[in-house]
Amino acid sequence: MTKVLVIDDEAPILNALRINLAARQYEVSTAADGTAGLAAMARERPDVLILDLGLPDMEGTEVIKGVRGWTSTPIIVLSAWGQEGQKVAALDAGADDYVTKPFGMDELLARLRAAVRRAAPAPAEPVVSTGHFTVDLSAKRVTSGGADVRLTPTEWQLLEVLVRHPGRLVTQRQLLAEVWGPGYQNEANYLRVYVANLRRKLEPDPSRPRYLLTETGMGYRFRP
Amino acid sequence: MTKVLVIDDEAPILNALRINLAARQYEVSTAADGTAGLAAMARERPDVLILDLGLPDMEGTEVIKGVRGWTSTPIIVLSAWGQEGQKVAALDAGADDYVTKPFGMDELLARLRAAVRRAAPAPAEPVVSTGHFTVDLSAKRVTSGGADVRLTPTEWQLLEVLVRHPGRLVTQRQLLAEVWGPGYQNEANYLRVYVANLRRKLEPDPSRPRYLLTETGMGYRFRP
DNA sequence: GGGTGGTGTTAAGGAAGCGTCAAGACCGGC
DNA sequence: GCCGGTCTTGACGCTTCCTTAACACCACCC
Repeated sequence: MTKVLVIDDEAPILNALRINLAARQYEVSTAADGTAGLAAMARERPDVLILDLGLPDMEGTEVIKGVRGWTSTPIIVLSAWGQEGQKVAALDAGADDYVTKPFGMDELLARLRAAVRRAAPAPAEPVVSTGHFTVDLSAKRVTSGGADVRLTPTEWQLLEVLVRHPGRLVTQRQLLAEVWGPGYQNEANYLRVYVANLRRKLEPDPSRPRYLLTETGMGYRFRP
Repeated sequence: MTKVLVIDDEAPILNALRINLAARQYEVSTAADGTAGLAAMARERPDVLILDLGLPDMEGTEVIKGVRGWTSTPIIVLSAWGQEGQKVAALDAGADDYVTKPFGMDELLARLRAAVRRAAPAPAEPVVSTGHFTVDLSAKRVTSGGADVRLTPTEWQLLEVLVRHPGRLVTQRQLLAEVWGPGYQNEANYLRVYVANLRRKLEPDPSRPRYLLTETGMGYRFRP
């Protein structure tokens, strides 16, 4: 039975979620603010967390960081419309998906199922290949044309983050946070330097990237 | 059987709707003012709400906000001719569509069917497809005819807002607030430029949009 | 038929973001 | 203490994107 924790301070939403989730055979627990939510998170060990961003006692991103400090349980964020900044910050902080209020129960349930499904086994192929190079995530090795490619630790971490999300756009903030740490989310310089390094070592034509693509203003994308 | 709640204070309209809807096998309940309407909404749990804006006891937007506090049941608004401001305000408050009085019963029935159809099958995966292009919301990726389509950050945000409300009329104010921020709600110029950009990149015939539709004076609508 | 409001289209200037290079700081091993 | 590799930092030119304005177009109404 899938366990869901809902953190929300609005009673009507809390009730609607409790009723609808229980009717679908989810095991539901609730909390009305961030402090109680973090405590419930540690106590209940739910399979997925539904988190409202508009909590009375702390920022939504603080709750997310508190959760992400020790578990990768999927987090679905509820946000009021127009809170573009909050939404982006929440996703950067580690949320998995978001739903804008007011939301349809069907939509939320669908995203819930998707989040649980994604979190389940994660078969994670340890070796990813392109036409020009191969990345072995478990052995931490990269080969190109049969020969090993030497990467520095930072280069490897950056490549690993990109390769673990094939085809997906990874934001600059996310890359910086994962490779350099949460305090470096504005040092876009680093990304430019190290993406250039990776391209020089991996791309057949570094000035015309085929695999490590730039999405101007947003981030980078690894195309297998 | 689809349940419809009609909130209207004019007896002739109420009767006409009751007769026509019942004849099409809808289950109809009615209320004559906002207070009774909100109570009926909670009691009956209809699949769709038809709401007249000219109620005696409260503003139409108040009713909409009351409903939107806990459910996203589709709302179709009836407004008298010339009440442009009320219509926009209603859509901003969360209504899904509107019909101007005097209206043809066929038109209302068509919009009713469309609203019910959209609400039923939830957007299961964060991937939305049309006949000509596919939008992957989680990977931030758009493909058309097998090839990737490159979007700028602003183009992407605008498309995302529209695609996340498929079939629904999204007002200019809401689009501007979500993409550019709350301070830009009068810069309708931006919308014209960027909607044109999206159409040029996504529509098979940009001068005759099939998916990104203009609702003159109101806003835009994404038709899947 | 001419005015009016809303929309579509286009282009140009300036702002912001990106790729590149190189010099200096830092840190390990020897 | 020296040395090689690695990371940080800054500067420059180039590309992309955003903003803004001007104009054409269309539907509608007087």
